[in-house]
Amino acid sequence: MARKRPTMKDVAARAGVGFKTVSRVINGEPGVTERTAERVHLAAAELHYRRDMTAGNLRRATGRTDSLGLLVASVDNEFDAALHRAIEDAAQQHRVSIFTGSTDEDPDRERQLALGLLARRVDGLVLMPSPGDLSYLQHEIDLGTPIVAVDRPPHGITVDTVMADSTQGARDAIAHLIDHGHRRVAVLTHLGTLHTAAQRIAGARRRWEDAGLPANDLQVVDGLTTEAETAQALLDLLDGEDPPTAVFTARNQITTGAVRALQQRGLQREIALMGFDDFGHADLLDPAISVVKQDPGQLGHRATQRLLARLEDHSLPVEHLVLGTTLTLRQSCGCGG
Amino acid sequence: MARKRPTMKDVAARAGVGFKTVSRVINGEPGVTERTAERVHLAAAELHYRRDMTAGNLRRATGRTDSLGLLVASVDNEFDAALHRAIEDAAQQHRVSIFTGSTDEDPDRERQLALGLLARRVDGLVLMPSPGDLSYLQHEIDLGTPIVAVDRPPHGITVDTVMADSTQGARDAIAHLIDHGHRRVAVLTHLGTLHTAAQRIAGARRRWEDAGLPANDLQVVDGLTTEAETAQALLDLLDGEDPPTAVFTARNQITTGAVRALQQRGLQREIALMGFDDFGHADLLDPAISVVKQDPGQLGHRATQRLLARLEDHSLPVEHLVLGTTLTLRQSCGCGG
DNA sequence: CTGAAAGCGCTTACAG
DNA sequence: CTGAAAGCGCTTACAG
Repeated sequence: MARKRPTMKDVAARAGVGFKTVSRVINGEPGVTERTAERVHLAAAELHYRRDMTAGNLRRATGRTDSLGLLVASVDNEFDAALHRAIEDAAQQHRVSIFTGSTDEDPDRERQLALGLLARRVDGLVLMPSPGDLSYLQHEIDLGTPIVAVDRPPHGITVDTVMADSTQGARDAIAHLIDHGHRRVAVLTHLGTLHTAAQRIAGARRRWEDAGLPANDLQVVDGLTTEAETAQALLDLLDGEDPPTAVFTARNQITTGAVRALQQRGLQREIALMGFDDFGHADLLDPAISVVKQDPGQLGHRATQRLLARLEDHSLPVEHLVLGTTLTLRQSCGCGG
Repeated sequence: MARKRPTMKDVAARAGVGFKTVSRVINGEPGVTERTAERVHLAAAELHYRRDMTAGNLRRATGRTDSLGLLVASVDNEFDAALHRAIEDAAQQHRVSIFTGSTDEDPDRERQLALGLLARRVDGLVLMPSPGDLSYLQHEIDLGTPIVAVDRPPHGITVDTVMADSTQGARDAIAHLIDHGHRRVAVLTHLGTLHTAAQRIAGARRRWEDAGLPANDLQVVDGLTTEAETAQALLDLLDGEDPPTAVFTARNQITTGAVRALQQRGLQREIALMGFDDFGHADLLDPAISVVKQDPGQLGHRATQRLLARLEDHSLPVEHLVLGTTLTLRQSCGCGG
């Protein structure tokens, strides 16, 4: 049962040295005899000493805790998890640990999580911002805790952002469908208040108009939050007058919802489908699903690099990085492998 | 550029009170006039004061940091991510933040991550143990940092464990295949050094023997680490003499590897397939894949409960919790919906 | 090369 | 109801 953890003082006593010497040895600082260092290492090992970084940080000049916070929509979302892994890997090389949290796109939950991490003095925050106002975070930034937004821009704060080119990705998807003869296309998206949805709708619309096609023939349904809701929405469209011959889905969950509806009607080979964002077994489905790929690994890597860079130099100019997407043709749009 | 963060002293000065009073107000302790409290709240808001929990913890009697560590094989693995989310939710109700890390089943990386979190004085650790020796963690437990192992038992330490009943799950899978007339079955698993693989192989073998079937007709291939490797292994089996009529795959990635091989040979409707552990779009595949379901949400929830309980009472007896699995029949074993 | 003192931002234990 | 002192486990700045 819980003995007290040994401190540097305990190690010092056992090694017969001053405790500042222990500090030197533990931190690998120069200016200690090999013999002394060995005695200290031995004593530390015998006592199972583990340094307390949280205590060390308190007095430390830089004030760094070597930890950072990551807030995504949900850690068990495939895209978010891929992002998480990339951020972990980028951070680990710098020996910084990472706190994670799921906002569920809820500004209140996001606020509670963010303030909790700030109270634990993370060095910085990688944030997939909810649609809410984040101006309360501006003071934290001014006080020296940098934030970088991923996947979409935040409301109410000016920070570095790293995201995929949703507009261009949607344009590419729609262009492909048009090129393959589709003149009646459904666009299914998540909440229009989310930047990614808005951008993907905008990109689709613009490309449609550029082709001189009648606006009404691009049917946009947004606000879809679940697979079931998506499936139902598509079913309604299919059963309506002038059903679409192709569907563009703006996000994973929506893509699979659409697959469900098409399978249910047995139309998965008749109606073309193109999704935004790749997902685990897209290529195992029959037909395999064509998608606009974004690169969560790159997004996470670049966001972390930016955060770490800003930690070194807080005066860096704010940067907005937009990463390209890749049209990945499989079979669901009637043209791939 | 980074002004210094205000401290309780700064707030006290601005509110014209002693800084202990600020501490009382910030922590919601009783014994402060409403009027005084208001002045303090106002000053804190004006200065954008954020308490420093890491400093507070240093002197605090309990020594708690209200944070815990979670180490899984990889945060972007579907099962691990579901576990992660459940743990986050269970922890959040107690306002504890969570550090995460991916071991990649590598004992060295695991050690580095674990020691890093310990140095940051997490209150406890939820660990999906790598196959390596973890006895170095025994001292941490003795020193008051509880650990609970999930998904599999750890080597070298005695701790609470929470895992799914792999043996019974495998028995159920094999029993089902036998009942449906299969007399030549392949078992495909990951590294045999991993407890889950060993248990699933053992469960399968035992049930096979219980049915009085010749041991040789249950072909076990273990050590499979990637989808590609799995697909190749199954292809070899299919091309060999006496190919199996059914396949039992011990894990997600292996199941999808098997799907790939079957699709490649066009045998997905001829050869029965049963996987251990459900996965995202198992029911969207054609045929939909039958699986033995485990419940990562329950595993995570129970593990966290146990850890938090032990934090309250370090003398709790060590407990090993085994959660049941559910046979979920779809189409891939020729019998489901 | 080594160590004693002061201080980080809080909480604890105590005094008024 | 309020506050001054001591202390948590370290690092910093300084002295020998």
